[in-house]
Amino acid sequence: MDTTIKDIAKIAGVSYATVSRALNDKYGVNPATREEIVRIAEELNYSPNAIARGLVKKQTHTVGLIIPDITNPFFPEVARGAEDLLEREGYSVFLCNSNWEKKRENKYINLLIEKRVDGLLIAPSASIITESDRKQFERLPVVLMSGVQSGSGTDSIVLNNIKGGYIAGQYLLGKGRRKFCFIGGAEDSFSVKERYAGFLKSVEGYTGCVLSPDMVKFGDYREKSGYRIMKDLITERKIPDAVFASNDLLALGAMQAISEEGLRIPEDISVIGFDNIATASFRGVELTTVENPKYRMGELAVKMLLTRIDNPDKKERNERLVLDPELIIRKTA
Amino acid sequence: MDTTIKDIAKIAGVSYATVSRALNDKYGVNPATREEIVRIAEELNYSPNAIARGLVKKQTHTVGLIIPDITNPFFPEVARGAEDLLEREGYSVFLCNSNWEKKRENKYINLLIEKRVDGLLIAPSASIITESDRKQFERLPVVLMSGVQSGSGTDSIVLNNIKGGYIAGQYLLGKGRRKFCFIGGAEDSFSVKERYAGFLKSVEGYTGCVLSPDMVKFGDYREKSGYRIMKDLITERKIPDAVFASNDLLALGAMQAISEEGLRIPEDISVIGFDNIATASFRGVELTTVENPKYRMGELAVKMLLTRIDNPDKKERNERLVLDPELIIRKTA
DNA sequence: GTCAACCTTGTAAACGTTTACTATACTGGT
DNA sequence: ACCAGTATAGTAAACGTTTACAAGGTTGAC
Repeated sequence: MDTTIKDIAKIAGVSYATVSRALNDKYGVNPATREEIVRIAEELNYSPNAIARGLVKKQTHTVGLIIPDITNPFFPEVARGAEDLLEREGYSVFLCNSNWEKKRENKYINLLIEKRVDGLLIAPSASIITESDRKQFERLPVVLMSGVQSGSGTDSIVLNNIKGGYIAGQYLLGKGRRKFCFIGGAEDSFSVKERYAGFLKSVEGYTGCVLSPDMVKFGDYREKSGYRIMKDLITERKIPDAVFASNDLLALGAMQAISEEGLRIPEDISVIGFDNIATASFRGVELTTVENPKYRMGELAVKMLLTRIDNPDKKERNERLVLDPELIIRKTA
Repeated sequence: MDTTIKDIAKIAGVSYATVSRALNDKYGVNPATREEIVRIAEELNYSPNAIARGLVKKQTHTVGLIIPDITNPFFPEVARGAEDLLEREGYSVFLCNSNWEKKRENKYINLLIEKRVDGLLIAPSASIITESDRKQFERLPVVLMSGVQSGSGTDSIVLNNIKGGYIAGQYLLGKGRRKFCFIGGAEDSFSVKERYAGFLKSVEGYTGCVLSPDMVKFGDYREKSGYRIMKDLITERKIPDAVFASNDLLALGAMQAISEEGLRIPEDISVIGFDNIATASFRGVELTTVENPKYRMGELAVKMLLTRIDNPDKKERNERLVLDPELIIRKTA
């Protein structure tokens, strides 16, 4: 039993069109009338119904934001960058966790479209953008963040992962490391592949350098996975002198395993992570890692999305923004 | 130019009421007609307009979730617990960061009400629930999480912070510590106060035990704050043999300062945190802390909210659920 | 053959706004 | 005194659904 514009109209003795005009600061309303209407609205504790407004205006001032896992500190940082800007621009956001599941991601995409969000920001759970994805993406402005294959046919903003992998490799090489191990997230992830490719490029051809196939492991993106992989490696006596993990959580897990097995970091094994999440900088962990401008990425994605929302006509949606990584040297390598 | 129910009706040669019935699995539609309608809907890539539906049904199957800072790992965990259950129940969530600002929190509350969410989940940025807050809360089901004063007149779910502080104090005492320091978040925060009170209760009256007023410091909830406070304390040569921080981030910051100053943890100074965020368990940090059942809290809050949503009649909204903390012993104390 | 009951469908109102168009009343210039 | 122009207000349609009610057709029991 919310109070509506009509209730106000009745009390003020005007038509509800006038109330609408008054409350929306449209010109063409007598100042005295407007004042009175505003007074009544306040008195009745009136709250405009955004649903009804959305229906006629055909825009909701809302965007959807789908990320794989809010629990991985990388994504909250991205989300923060997105939300801060969105808020300033008068948008609100539906935040959804796909939990790295393509199915759940799709479900959310459909849901958000039903809710008629003005645009979609997605950090995809899988790199491969299917034909049916693309079909959905034609319905509204979409920008993809992180882990997207080029030529995806959708606006996107990504990190230069190749370079990230490359500088990590170079640094390790410079430290005299030769026997490498790579720990990836999902094997089919494009960003993992790129980080690996960059790393490989750096390392291969360097004489005396080894990155044998059984030292290249994949799992998921969680700490546990890094732990498991490293633990197994060590128990099999396959001991590298440097490991490069495709994200910090994985690196953290690997470090756990290394320590448990009585090996020292970085003396016995160097570790480099990726993303530079807050945890990486804390006392005791001080993880050397590759900075990924998370907050900035969220912000830029929003900027990109907003220009699409404001110019819905432009057809070619294949802009691709590439951000630069940077090595953060701490104590694990 | 989305396809609507009317487009489908026209093609199928039926009225749009029939289409609505068919698409919503209402009985009373000829199976053949229904099948045909579903076919056409799919062909046209029809997506029901949740806005329009929300308008007539007067419910959006959406809830708002306001937290102070998505970047503090405590809250994503809560959010996850909430979202997972919400998703299973067919709800989506608006996630908003108040950034610990009452003003921004209020803005979001109003916004979410305008969007006609079915309910509100709030981890308040300040403990004091004002009269005007309460007035807003009367408009829809609300449950408050964490850091809420009892007698707030609103359903809430909190941790037994007193007990949390108490067990931390007991443990420190048992380890022979006597010269304490307490690092809080915001001074006016109720949960901080409670954690302090519990700690004090544990520690005071114990002979030889000191918790002097200049060893009780407040700031905000971020790591930096803990770092700053500890740094200042040490440079002033006020050196405790144990510090209890009201959250893990603060503890982490303090640890950073302690290490930088060349003091050892726990030999020189023990540290206990609060919340048990993921970082606390990592190699190298291994922070002793008080477990706060975050995920569970989110889940329970949703459960509470959902029963309110389903029984909107019940007037007395002052249920209060108290969760139990638990000491997690690691290596910093 | 009649009538009740049911199955299927259509009609129209409602949800709470915005807005194009129209109507009215005033203002001031001539 | 007339008229154009302007300021203010009202009317009604539209947004895309759901749903109460009514209407028509078919079935089968008597």
